[in-house]
Amino acid sequence: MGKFTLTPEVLTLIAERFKALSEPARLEILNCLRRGEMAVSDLVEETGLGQANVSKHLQLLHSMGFVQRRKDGFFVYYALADRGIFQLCDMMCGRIEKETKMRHKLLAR
Amino acid sequence: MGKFTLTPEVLTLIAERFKALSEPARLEILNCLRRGEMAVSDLVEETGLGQANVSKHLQLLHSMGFVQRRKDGFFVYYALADRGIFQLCDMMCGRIEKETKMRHKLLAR
DNA sequence: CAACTACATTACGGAGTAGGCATTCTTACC
DNA sequence: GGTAAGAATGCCTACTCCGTAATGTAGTTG
Repeated sequence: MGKFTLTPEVLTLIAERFKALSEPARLEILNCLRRGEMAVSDLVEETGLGQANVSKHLQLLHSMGFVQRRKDGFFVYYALADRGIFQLCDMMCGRIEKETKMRHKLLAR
Repeated sequence: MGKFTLTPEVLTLIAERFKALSEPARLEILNCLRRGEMAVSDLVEETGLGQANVSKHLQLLHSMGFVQRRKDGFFVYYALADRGIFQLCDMMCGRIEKETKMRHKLLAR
């Protein structure tokens, strides 16, 4: 498992990061950011969430290293820190796809 | 992003699975299962968690397709459904490693 | 069948958190 | 300085979930 031994502390670090991705609202925000960096107000409009809510989600995502901040005048622009998040999501999608296929097979009998 | 469009429903499915991995106790259980299939009582002993607790965690992991069940007499044996989970954890570890390195760089100045 | 074992399920108290609202802070422009 | 806009913070309510204890359920043994 890579260069880390899985001490309780490391498990907690990993769990924290998975938890950050365990909220549809945050995944939606990340998905919006695929198109490029966006200001908080833009994300509020896109997602339909409240401003305070979006801001708080962004703080969390930032603290976990998933997004970057850039201030410019009135606005604060957020952007994806890297594309690794979507590799994670893609793997999850692959798992879901497998599951649904298995289910169809079972139902098709 | 693969063959899925990220509808709210799909985002929820993904979030559910990340949430299943967002608990140190469950990650510890999965880590134990790397050595091979184990009975519930073995996992209780290994992890130090309560029996009911372990059982519930296993139900959740099973419903998300992360572990398999096999009954044999007294015992119920659980095993990893596949190794994909650890690819996910490895990616998270990679991210953590990057973060800590960045932090060291900043502190080293 | 009765007692026992391993596991599952339920109910419940406590901790954590999402979401909404109000407020405060920061920055830009007059 | 005063004002306005964007973003962050604090407070509150409702909800979710972890862990534990009690209870239920297959399957086994005597």
